Amino acid sequence: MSWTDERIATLKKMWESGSTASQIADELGGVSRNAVIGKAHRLGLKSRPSPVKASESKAAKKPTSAAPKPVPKKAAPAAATPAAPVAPRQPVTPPAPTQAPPPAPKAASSAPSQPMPNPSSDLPKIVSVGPGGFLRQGPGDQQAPIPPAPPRRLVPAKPSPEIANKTSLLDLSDRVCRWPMGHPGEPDFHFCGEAVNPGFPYCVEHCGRAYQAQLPRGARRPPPPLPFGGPRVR
DNA sequence: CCCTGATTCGC
DNA sequence: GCGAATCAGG
Repeated sequence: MSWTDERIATLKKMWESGSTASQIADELGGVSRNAVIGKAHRLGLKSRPSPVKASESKAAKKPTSAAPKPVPKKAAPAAATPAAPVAPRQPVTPPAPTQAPPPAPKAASSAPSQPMPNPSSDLPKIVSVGPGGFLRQGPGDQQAPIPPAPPRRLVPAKPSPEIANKTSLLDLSDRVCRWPMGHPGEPDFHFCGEAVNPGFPYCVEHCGRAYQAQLPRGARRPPPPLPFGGPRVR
């Protein structure tokens, strides 16, 4: 397999969306996890939370009867780049997913920032995150286990006033829709915040998305295009 | 053991 | 440029 533009695009997309190299490799097919990682690095994609990165802050070696183990293999041309103030890696405070304005946390709703009009109007491209933490695509994505009993009655949840602002993680409660809007990590990531459909974690509208009727085997709509609808949901 | 990503290095 | 082999942490 070769790295076509499309495959690279998918790689980038998935990599940036947090998919693991294995998932990406699986999605692309014909390539190994290593290939994906290798390619990702060659593409200059920044490294993501790796389990192998905790080695820091400890100058403690293994003196005990063990050689300092200078260089395992290739010797790096140290003198090559003299002035390279490589930052020793700061403790970097990760940017909060939800923008938290230090002053005046939740007030001044006078900000004319669009208070999310109709959630369903911007579905075409949006990729939301389901409860499991996996990404899901708006239209026509698979839904494995058919969950709970259908709602007895759909109550017309009316726009609650408490969502004049964006509903952040901290704003979640038993009464507001927990449906994620956007991607975690993105500056505008937030939750629906609509009044929930009683008995469900989501509003009526998102209940419709979360709990979809299981279509007959034959009548299932396969997602052929799939430029990458999200990580496998197997 | 499984998983993860990082790195190396022969091709 | 590619990716298997290897490394190393969780």
